[in-house]
Amino acid sequence: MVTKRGVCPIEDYGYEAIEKVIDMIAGKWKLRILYLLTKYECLRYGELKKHVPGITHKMLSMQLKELEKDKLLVRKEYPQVPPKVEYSLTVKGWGLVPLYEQLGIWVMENREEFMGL
Amino acid sequence: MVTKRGVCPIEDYGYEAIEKVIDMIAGKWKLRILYLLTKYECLRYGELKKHVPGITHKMLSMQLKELEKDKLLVRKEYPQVPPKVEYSLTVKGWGLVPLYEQLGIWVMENREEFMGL
DNA sequence: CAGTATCCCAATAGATACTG
DNA sequence: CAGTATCTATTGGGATACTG
Repeated sequence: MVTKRGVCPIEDYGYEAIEKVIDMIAGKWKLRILYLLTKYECLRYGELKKHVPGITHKMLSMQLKELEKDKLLVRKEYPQVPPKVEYSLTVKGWGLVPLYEQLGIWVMENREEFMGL
Repeated sequence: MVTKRGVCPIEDYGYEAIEKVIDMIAGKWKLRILYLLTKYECLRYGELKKHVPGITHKMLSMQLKELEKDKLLVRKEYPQVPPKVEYSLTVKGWGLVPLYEQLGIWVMENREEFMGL
């Protein structure tokens, strides 16, 4: 039953663009990584691993590489031994915050669905 | 380089809730299906299949079942031969429109990234 | 410390055939 | 028309070992 109308802008940008955005932010790990970086602003590889319980070495490595490729975060390597690498968000990455906020709003609107988790 | 601050609400709802939302809307097909229903409001199974080029019978069937289970759309079956089934969005499904709008805004903010598609 | 490489198993999705 | 069942090819992700 349709009870509410709305304007959906997907067509203006094409499916491919939207799907690419979904790919960038979807997934169990990317969301967590991006969120941690909005919170702590700058984290080392090992710190990220500690803060994302359950993620494997391989997955963290792959996800970070993808996020870097998508220009959502930057990787800063310090040329020293032992190596030190820091990750932080780009402006583009920070731009996702309103999207996450909207996500939160929708969760609140349907909170009874999510209480049982 | 961090140049912009923002407040990220993920922690207020817990990762699980947000991940469940992502699961609900992510994926190559769900977004298309939901979008078509915001546009046409009510579509039969075969009409959906026509409007989502490339989707297989099996996938459309599975995705619709999941979307129905997540209460994003409703399935209305007419008891006749040959069978007729119509799909339309629920209020909860329509509630996703602002989320898609925010997605579109972010695409526009980074449009140079998405032009080459 | 911060990765990469390899192997292997489980889950996913496509094609096809069948049904009320 | 609108599905379900089955079989199979491909992929994704975990565990482990190795490297600068």
